[in-house]
Parts: sequence; structure tokens; C-alpha cells
Amino acid sequence: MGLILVIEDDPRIQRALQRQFVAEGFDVHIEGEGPAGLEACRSMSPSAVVLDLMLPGMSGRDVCKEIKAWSGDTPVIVLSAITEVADKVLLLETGADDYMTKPFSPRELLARVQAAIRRSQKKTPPAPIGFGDVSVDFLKMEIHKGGVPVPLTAHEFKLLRFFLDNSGRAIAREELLSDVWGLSFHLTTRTVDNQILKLRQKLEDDPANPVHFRTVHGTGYKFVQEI
Amino acid sequence: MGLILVIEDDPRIQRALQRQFVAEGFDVHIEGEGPAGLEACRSMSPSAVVLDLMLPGMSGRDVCKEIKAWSGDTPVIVLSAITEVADKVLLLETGADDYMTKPFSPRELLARVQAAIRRSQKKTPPAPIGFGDVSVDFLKMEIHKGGVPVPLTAHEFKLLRFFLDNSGRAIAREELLSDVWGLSFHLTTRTVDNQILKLRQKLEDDPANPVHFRTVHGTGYKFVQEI
DNA sequence: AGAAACTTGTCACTTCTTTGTCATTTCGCC
DNA sequence: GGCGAAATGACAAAGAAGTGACAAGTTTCT
Repeated sequence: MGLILVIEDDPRIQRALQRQFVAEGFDVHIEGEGPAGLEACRSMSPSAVVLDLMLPGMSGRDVCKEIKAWSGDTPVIVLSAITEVADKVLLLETGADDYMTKPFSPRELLARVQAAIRRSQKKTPPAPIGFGDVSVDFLKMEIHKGGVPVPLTAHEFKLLRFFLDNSGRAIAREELLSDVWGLSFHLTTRTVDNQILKLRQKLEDDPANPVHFRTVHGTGYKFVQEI
Repeated sequence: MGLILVIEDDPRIQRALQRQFVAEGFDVHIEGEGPAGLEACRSMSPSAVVLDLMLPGMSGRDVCKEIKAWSGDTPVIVLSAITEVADKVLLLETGADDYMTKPFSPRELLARVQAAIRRSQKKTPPAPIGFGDVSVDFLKMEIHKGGVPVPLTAHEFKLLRFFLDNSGRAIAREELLSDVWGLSFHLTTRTVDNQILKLRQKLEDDPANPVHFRTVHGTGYKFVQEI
């Protein structure tokens, strides 16, 4: 199916990722340091690279740049602590294809990796995603509606992302809660309703008559990309 | 609906979980020790495993690893004292799909178990089905009749799904009630008749002369896919 | 401390579900 | 074939459940 190169120094995360990817049929090669990871990338030509930004010896940022310089086609998914995202501009410069902030769900990472591989094979590189007159750039964390930038909060981003990844599917509130809000939830269904409301207000042409963020009565919500 | 394997040594929690799951229509099997639970998991192939991390004899962590090694598809939800999950990475390490800290609400545990099962089954691709000029997409919760979208309510979907799964068989009203509506006893046969009526009105070419949703006098109804 | 974001509760409103009733149909029997 | 009992179809109204919107309380971040 493909080889995943993991460059990560924490043994616990190493093992978690290995198990997850192997379970999905990928081959996995693990390196704990930047230079070694770089070398492995050159010699093995993996289908994708999962790269921790915090590495001993060499900045993950530089590793990423090197990888991209050497073979720009290889998708790179970056892992970083949530505080490090402040310099997301720097992250952009490295040319990474996607990023995840810790703590992350392995399942979600898996989905991103698969999506990245899919894109790289289609050779549809920076496919601008969006719907209606809304354009979405997840790397830059920027949303534009009709050319006008729209500020979204962290949760709104995650929710929007989940909808785009699961376009067209009817999704139960419980599923949104567990997948968007994550493992720690003592949360009510109201929270979901509210974030949906916010997204509608910010992104729908007529928030009162939502076209993209539709209600599925008795179940939850459904995102439709094209009308 | 599915079998839940509970590996937990506290008899009070055992009973609480059993009651909760049975009430939702799950089958439940309970083991009090790690090795026995592992054995049960192998022989019974449950839909999900609820596993206490604090077990006599064998660390719950190891049990989890074993389960995941043996059948990675089976979702495992871990129960633990608050102090044991200070670090979420440890959870990843065990490979568990989700966790709950004690004390927990049975209702919430139920929701997570269901979510975990849903995710584990998501991999199965949705077979596009239909009958006559009606096409059914359960993933999107959309019905088209002659290309025209037909809105169905949540219950109507459930009923339709049951009919499609049991195509061609005469089904008693009582069976429909218990399988589609669940174990609520205070429902009348009128309810079934009414939902059938709605389905006919929405999906039959001539609702007065139903072709697909046929009456079996003295028994109930029968769904015929092809005329 | 101040601001922004997040969560929760509430309530009006919409939509769905269930039930009761009654006309109509079907079946068994004479 | 006709008759009566039982089952079913249809409709409308009561009841229940789900949803949208707002605002206030709480947390988090700066």
C-alpha cells in the first residue's frame, strides 16, 4: 500500500503511530532524529512523511525544507505542540502539506496522511478547496468569503474541516462531538448546535436558510459542498 | 445489534454496565479477569470491548495491547481512575480507541461505545441500493424517486432500511415494532400502519395500490424489491 | 485585568410521532 | 353470493421531540 516515514523522538508516540499505520496496511519506518530521517527519506522514497517539529539535533522545520527541496512530491504532515502553531507562517515556508497539533487522535492523523497521499498521486497539488463563494486554506488557517477574509475560531476551523472531509454525509451530533471535540467531553449537544450556528452566520449567504450546513432532523447535520 | 465484552472486576460496575447495554439492545458478556477476558475476546469476536485498566492478575494495559494485536479492528474503550490517564499519550500507547475516567456516566459510556463501533464499521463501503425508480443512500440519508429528492424522517429511514434488509419476507407488526422502534412496549400497531402509509405515499407510484410495501393480511407487511 | 472564545441553559418554534376514530376492505363461514 | 367479524387504510389532532437563537456564565489566553 505504501511506506510511511515517521520522524519522531518520543518512543511512546512512535509505537502508537506504528501500530496505527500498520493496522491500516502501511509499512512504517521510524527515525528518531532529523539527519537520520532525512537520510531515510532519500533512500526509501516513502509515500508520506510524518514529522515532529520538535526534534533533538536539528529543527524539524529545516528537515521539512530539506525534504521538500529534495523531492517536492513527497507529502509531509507535521506534528507540533499547540503552542508552536503561533509561527504557522514559518510552517508555511517549510512547504509542509498538512499539520496536526498534539494531542491528536491517531485516526485523524491517519485520515490526513491518506488524504495527502491521494492528492500527491493525483498530482493535484494545492487544490483550492471551498464551497460557494467561500475559499478555505487550512495551512494558512484562512477563510475568505467573496474575497473577504473571515476570522474563525479554533473549534470552528476543526468543525469546518471535519465537514469538508466528510462532505455529503449525514453526521450525528455524537459523532461530531467525539471527532471534532475529541476524547475529553462532558459536552452537550447544545455545543454542536451552537458552533453550527456560528458557522452558518459566518459562511452562509442566508444564515436563516442554510444551504451548505444542513440540518438532518432527528440525526444531526450534513454538509453539502455543491448545491 | 452487537455483543459487548466487559472486562471489569467490580461487581457493581458489572451490573450497571450490563443493565445499561442490555437496555439498548446489546448482548453483554462479562469477564472479571484479564486472561479470561482475552480468551473471551478471541472466541466471541465482540463488537466492542469495555476494559478496566485496573485488573487483578494482569495489567489492563497489556490486555488492551493483546486485543489490538490479535484483532486491531475491535474497538476498545478503557475505564480508568482519573490519575491513570494524566498523560493522554499513554492512552495512545495502549491502542485503546477511547477512554472514560471513573466515576463515569453509563449513558456517556454508551455513547462512546456506539461511536467507536460506528467508526470501526465505517470502512465498509455503502452499497447503493434501491427499488423501482427509487434510489436509497443511507450514508447521505437521501432518497430519490425518479431523480427527485424525497425527504424522509428518521423513523421512516429506519423502517425503510429494515425492509431493504429483509426484502421479500413477510414481517409481523410486532417484529417491526421491536426491531425498528426498539423495546418500547407502549406502542400500538397503529403506529406501524401509519409509517407504512407514509412510506407508501412518498415512495409508491400509486399509493392506493402499493406494489413494494405490500400488506399481508392477518400478519403484517412484506417488502418486495422487484416486481 | 481585560478580551476573546467556549459552554451551557432556556424558551419559542418547528417538525415529527403517536393515537383515536371511522370508513373501507378482506377473510371466513353459512 | 351474502353476511358478519376482523383487519387495514386514511385522516386529523394531541402530544412529544428536536432545533434555532439568544444571553449569561465560565474558562482560557494575552
